[in-house]
Amino acid sequence: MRNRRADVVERALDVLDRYGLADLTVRRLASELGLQPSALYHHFASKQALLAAVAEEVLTRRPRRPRPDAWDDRVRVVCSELRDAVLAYRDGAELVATVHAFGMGASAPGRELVEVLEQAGCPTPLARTASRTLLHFVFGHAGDEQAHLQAGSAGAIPNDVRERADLLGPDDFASGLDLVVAGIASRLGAPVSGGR
Amino acid sequence: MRNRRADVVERALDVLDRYGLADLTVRRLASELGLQPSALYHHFASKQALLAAVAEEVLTRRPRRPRPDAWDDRVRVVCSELRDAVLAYRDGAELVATVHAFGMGASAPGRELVEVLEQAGCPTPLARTASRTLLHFVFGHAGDEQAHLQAGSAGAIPNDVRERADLLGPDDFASGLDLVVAGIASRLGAPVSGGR
DNA sequence: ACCTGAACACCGTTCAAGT
DNA sequence: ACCTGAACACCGTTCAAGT
Repeated sequence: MRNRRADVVERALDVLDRYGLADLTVRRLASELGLQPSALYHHFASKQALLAAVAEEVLTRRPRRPRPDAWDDRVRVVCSELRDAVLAYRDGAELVATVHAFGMGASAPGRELVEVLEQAGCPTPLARTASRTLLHFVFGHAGDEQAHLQAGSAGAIPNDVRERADLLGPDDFASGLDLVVAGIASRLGAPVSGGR
Repeated sequence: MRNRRADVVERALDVLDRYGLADLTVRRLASELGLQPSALYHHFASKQALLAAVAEEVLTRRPRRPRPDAWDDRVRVVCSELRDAVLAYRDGAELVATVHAFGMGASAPGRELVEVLEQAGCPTPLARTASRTLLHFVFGHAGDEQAHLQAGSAGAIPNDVRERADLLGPDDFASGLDLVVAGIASRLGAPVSGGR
C-alpha cells in the first residue's frame, strides 16, 4: 500500500485521538498503515518532524470564526479558536505546546496575536510578551482539561484532580482569559470593550 | 550497596540535571546507583511515582524569601520562587508541570497562591482560577526558557527559537507576571501596590 | 528491607536492498 | 518514490528468588 505524507499525518491524527500521545508511536503508526516502522522515515526525518506536522494539521483544521473589531475581542476569539483546535484531539494541547516550545512550528496563533496586539497599540516587546503569556494560558488550561479527562478514563482519580473537575471548562477558560486580557489593557492604558 | 528512598531521589536529581528528563530513565538511574532496574520498584510503585517524588524535592529545595505585606507583591514572590525552583534543575519546569497537571503532587505553590488571593479579597472561585492562570504562566515561561537552553546546547537552533532568545529571562518573566497580576487586580477592584 | 536475574512486550533509528 | 528486513541500542514493569 502506497502512502503520501498527508496520508501518514491523517493516520497519525487518528492514532493520536484513539490512543493518546504516549501511544502515538512510530511502530504503532506504521502497523496501522500496514508498513514497516522504517518506512515512515521515507516521509519524515524523525519522530519529532512527524509530530510537528501533526501539530500543524491540528491547527490547520480549526474552524475559523470572524474577527471582531475591538482588539480585546479579537484576542479572545484567537485564543478560543486555539483552545477549540487543541481540544479537538486527545492530548492535542500537550502535542501543540511541545512542538511550539521547541520552535518546530505551531507558531501561527502566536503571530496573529502579536499582530492584533501591535494594531491595538502595544510596542513590539510588550506585544510579544503578552502573546506568549496568552499562549501559556491557553496551552496550560487546555492541558489541564485533557489531563483530567485522561485521569477520568483511567481508573483512579487523585483527590486534587477531582476537586478541580468542576472548575475546568469553557467558563473557567473565559474567566482566566479575561484576567490576562484585563492585564494587557491596563498596561496599554486602553479600555476593555467586550468581556463576557 | 544499600539505598534509601531519599538516596534514590537525590541521584535522580543528579541524573535529571546532567542528562535531562528524557534520559532520566529507570534503567539509567539504576545503573548510576549500581543496581538492577527492578531494584527501584522496591522504593517506588512506578516511574510516575518516582518523578512525583523528584518534583516534590525540586520544590522543597527552593530558597524561601520573606513574604511582603501587599497581596500583589506576595503573589510576585511566590511565583518568582517557583520559577527559581524549576530553573534550578534541567527540565525542572516540564517535570514539575507534568506532575502537577496529572494531580500527582507539586501542589504547594498553588495552594499558597489561593491562600494569598483569598486574603486579598478574592472569592474562592476567582482565587482558584487566578492561581491556575499564574501557574500556567510560570510553568510556560520557565519551560520556554529551558527549551531554548536545550536547543542551544544541541546543535541546530530553529529560526523562531533564536528570535525569542533575547526576549526570555527574568525581565520578561516579571513583565508577563505583571500582566496577570494587573488583570487580577482589575477584577478585584484593588489597587496594584508594587510592580517592578 | 533491599536487591538480583531473567523475562516480557515494547521503543526510535539506520541502512542496505528491493520495486 | 516508496517500501522491506534485519539489526542496534534502548525502554518500563513483573516476579520468583536471594540476603
